[in-house]
Amino acid sequence: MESACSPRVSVKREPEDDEFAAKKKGLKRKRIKDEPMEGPSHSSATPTTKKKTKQRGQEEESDGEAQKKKSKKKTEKTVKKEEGEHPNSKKPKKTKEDIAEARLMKIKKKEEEEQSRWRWWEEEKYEDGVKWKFLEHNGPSFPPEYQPLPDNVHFYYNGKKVKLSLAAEEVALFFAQMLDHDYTTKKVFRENYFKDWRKEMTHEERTLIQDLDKCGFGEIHAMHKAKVEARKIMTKEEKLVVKEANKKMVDEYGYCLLDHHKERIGNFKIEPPGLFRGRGEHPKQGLLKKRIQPEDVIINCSKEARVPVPPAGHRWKEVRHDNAVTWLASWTENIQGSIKYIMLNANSKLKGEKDWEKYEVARKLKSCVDNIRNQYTQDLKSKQMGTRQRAVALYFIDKLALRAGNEKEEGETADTVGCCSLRVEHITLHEKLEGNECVVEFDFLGKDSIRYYNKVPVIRKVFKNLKLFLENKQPGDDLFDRLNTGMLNKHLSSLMAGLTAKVFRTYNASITLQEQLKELTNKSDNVPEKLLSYNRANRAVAILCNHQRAPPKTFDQSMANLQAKIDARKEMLSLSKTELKQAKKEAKTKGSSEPRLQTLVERKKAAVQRCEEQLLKMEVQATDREENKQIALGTSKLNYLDPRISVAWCTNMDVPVDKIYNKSQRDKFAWAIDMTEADFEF
DNA sequence: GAACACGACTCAGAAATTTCTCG
DNA sequence: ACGAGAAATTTCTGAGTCGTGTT
Repeated sequence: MESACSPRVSVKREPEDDEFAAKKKGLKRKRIKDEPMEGPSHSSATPTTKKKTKQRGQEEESDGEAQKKKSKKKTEKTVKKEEGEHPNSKKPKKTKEDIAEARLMKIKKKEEEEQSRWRWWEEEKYEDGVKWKFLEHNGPSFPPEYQPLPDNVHFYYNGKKVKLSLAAEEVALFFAQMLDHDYTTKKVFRENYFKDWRKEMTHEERTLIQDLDKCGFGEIHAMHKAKVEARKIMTKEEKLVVKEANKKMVDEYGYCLLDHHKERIGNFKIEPPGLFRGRGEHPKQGLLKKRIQPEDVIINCSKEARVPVPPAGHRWKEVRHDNAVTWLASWTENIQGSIKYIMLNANSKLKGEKDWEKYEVARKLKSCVDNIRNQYTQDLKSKQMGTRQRAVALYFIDKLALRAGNEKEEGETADTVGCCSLRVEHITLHEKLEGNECVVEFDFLGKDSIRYYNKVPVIRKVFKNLKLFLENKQPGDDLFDRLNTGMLNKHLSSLMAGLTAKVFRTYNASITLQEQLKELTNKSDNVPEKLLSYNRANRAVAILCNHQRAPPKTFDQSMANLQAKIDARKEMLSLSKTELKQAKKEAKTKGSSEPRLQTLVERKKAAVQRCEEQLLKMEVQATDREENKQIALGTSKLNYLDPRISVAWCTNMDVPVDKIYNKSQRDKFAWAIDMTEADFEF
């Protein structure tokens, strides 16, 4: 199994990392320079040739990509490219050649990437529970140490300058930085903050500073704003320097070696200290999130791997070798006491395989969902109260795609609920409402304190049961007092292996997309129209899953801008139309003998057509945007919709995949893009 | 044997950053 | 060509789900 690939090989070679580390204030760990000898690394195990299966004439995968490549290449040719690199023209100005060259490089890079991609989906899966056989990485990167305030920036208490100790000053800065944020006006936030801040103060400071309202953060706040401003107006060169530094960081810490393959790490940075920003009315908002030290961090890697070197003068809390888990490092966070992990990027094998599996389970549900529905409909009449509650809960989960709703410790988190944790106060029953019978009105805060508000007509049996459940209860009582997620999931797993409450969300989301796409798209539509249909199908899912967003601050403005553009384009269209008429007339009167006039007519015709296309595109865009005002499509696209549905749709509709998936989405769904046949059905 | 704590993982929207577009 | 503003993308880290082990 093991190949020649040496386990001692560093994940990434970086010839100058020491220099960089030194520059970064000696905070970054000193890395033992290991001699990297890997060449194109890992690709050994991957077939370099493209595809095996794929006899479809239509290349679904990089349909778009290939197309783009082609067209780009064409333009290069017309621009007349030159291959030879002129070492460097001193001119900052970009010549056409430079641009062409840059494009060429981009294409080359893309191809290389494609070549080196690990096609894990073509490999055999490991035995149960084994996540990897070899894992090596450089550990997490730590945030820079606190930089004391410059001498000309002061903190004031009661109008008087006070020089704070380093620890207290750092925490003061956390607050000052957030002064423009709504958080700092909230009572809970301020109280929590002040309590935790005082813990960081010296005895003297604590004696003096008794009231947050008397604290003067003005100068610190101003300094912070100035810093942000300064970053914005950096010159190109300065920005480049920063970019380079970031790249080095990613090169060193951003990758790991997992079973001979270099994989991108999702979050390789330890979370910096700061003030806890809970969502909604979180009782712990404003508490101090402490700085994490290497001594807090557990490293996970394989026994044979080179253990990451902790920052100078430090050691790890523990180094373990557990290949039953996917994380590379972990620490316990001080606000909730929960564990945080360093894990791989979404485009990694470990994440991708799991994702694929998730959709396979959901597809399995498709084949037995009818039975399950019959079952819970029967259960609505059960003599057992618990069974009835379970049936009603399942009805909601299935019909409304509600989350399971685990119980939460009171006072530890914001008060939010899911299906099983719904309380009496969250629903209102209406015998009749707006022309419907048996309507349940839901109003509660769900995950992330996003409001769920919906008026839903339900079947009579459900309605009657709900009335029963509500009897003799207070608003704060549980609606399903005989049910919790554990019981629900236990029941579900007895109906189908791998079935839990969340599978319904995945299933209903994906099946909805598939149905909507079928319903909304016409083969004869043009691409912008097809994309509008796709977005609408996507939107139907987002609405089902209640994926909301705050309307963008600039929404009205940008809508107005777009409308203005549309109007302008309309005018232009009518203008070019008259020009076309004019030209036609001229051509006619002067006779077709004049070839110049003929071409003019052709040109005008083309202009009109182009104009019309652009106008349509904009109008479609306007519709799309308006409909999308408060809907977030991203979450469902990324987490609920089987990508194979979308890929197959693209193939069948002749829409390039990159019209619906951007680069990182294509990476994440590479498995689906590669394997999906046009006739795929969810 | 159920209640509970905990661990590991997915999913979530906001905020930050980068890229694109248009005057 | 250039820069501002908008749009798209990426990053960040909090908030869920769900299985397992412990009491």
